Amino acid sequence: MRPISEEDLTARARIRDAAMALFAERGVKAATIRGIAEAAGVSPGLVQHHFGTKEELRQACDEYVLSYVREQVAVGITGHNLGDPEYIENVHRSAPPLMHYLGRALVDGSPGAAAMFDELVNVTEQHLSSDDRSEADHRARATVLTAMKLGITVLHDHVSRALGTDLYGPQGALRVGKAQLDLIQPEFLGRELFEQARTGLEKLEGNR
Amino acid sequence: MRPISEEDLTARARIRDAAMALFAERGVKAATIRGIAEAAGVSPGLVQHHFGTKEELRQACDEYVLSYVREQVAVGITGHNLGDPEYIENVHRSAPPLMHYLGRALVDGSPGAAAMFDELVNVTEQHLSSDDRSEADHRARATVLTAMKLGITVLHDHVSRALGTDLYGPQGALRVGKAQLDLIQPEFLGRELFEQARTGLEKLEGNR
DNA sequence: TAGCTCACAATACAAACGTATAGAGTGCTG
DNA sequence: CAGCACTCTATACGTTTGTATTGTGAGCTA
Repeated sequence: MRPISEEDLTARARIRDAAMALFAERGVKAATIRGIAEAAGVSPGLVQHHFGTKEELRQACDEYVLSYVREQVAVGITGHNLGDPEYIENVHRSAPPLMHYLGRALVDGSPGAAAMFDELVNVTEQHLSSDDRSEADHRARATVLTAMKLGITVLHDHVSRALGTDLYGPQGALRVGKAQLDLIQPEFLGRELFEQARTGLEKLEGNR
Repeated sequence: MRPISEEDLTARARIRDAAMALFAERGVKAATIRGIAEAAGVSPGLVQHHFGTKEELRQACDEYVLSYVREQVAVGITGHNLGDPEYIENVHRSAPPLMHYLGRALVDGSPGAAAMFDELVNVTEQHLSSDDRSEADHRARATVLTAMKLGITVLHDHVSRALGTDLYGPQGALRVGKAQLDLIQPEFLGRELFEQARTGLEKLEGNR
């Protein structure tokens, strides 16, 4: 399946994609309707025709990203496809711009991104609690684990620069993924996820 | 030593503090000169009298934070004072607004914050390399470690909300600090730092 | 005391921005 | 073919923003 080229999309989709890219790059306040319109190849008026106000455009971006992430989590984790090369390939092609936006939304006060953060903390906490029934502070551990994981996304520009490779490129994702597995105590990642992630990374490595 | 109250500071210092708070809260672009002036209790004209342009004001904030962090790192880590209660108390009183600004600067494209990120990655990498002379990817590990650590600062609003406690309050800092020590493989923190951090946290816990 | 410097305020202005409004072009439907 | 609905552009308007300019008063100095 070929990647969908930007020109083949409807104007509405191009505007949404351009908005996500510019919101992510400069922040919601610094990105302008005129800039988004130009990037999408349309007039500023069309942006408001399709999305109303800037705030509504931002909400549309939020919903698009959140539904994407929830879908990929469902397919990948719940559906046990983390090791599937097609799944990995698909995610690596479509995810970067969405992750870029998500990282910005988290620091830009997006209610949707905050809800997703809380959601991730909750599932992680349940996960930790079911594995370890001691009276440890699972809430704090889940929170820190979530923040550390998303922190890499939020700081992806700095990570890419320090690595000398794009975090979302094949080599960057591999190195960062392996480093995460090395650094974090395996018991907190969950046996199953740990194994799937490791074999997935190894397959990815074998293909290069 | 009493905390210095905001009213006793010079107008220039009040402007800088207000700018750091508003830049941190809303981002550089969304924070306005007029808003900063009002928060500092001065006229907008005085802001430009002391700092010139908005960009120069931002640079002044950058330099202030970076020199503070470098100083505290020198006193705390290089000077082996991480376990000193007075040091801890002092940091916990003065650091929060500065950390808040640093977190924002990292995602707002501040050159100074980027330089500090690289600096931290470099010292961490040297640290890892001297402890473990294998051919492991120390650069990636150092980068990820740095990003995860700073990620908690960048996402501190979400962390505080998920925890139900302010990250920079006594309980929040304690819980997050302990969770970090639990989650990360001790060998990557360095024996010495690990011990100092643990005893420091225990002392802090004893005082509550 | 005349004059200079500096901290500070008030006003003015041009640019950029979000958005409201009006209209052009196209395709579908009765 | 008349008319409606929809996509898209162009223009205009009011607000906000950064910053330039000007003015004012206090303190220091010769």
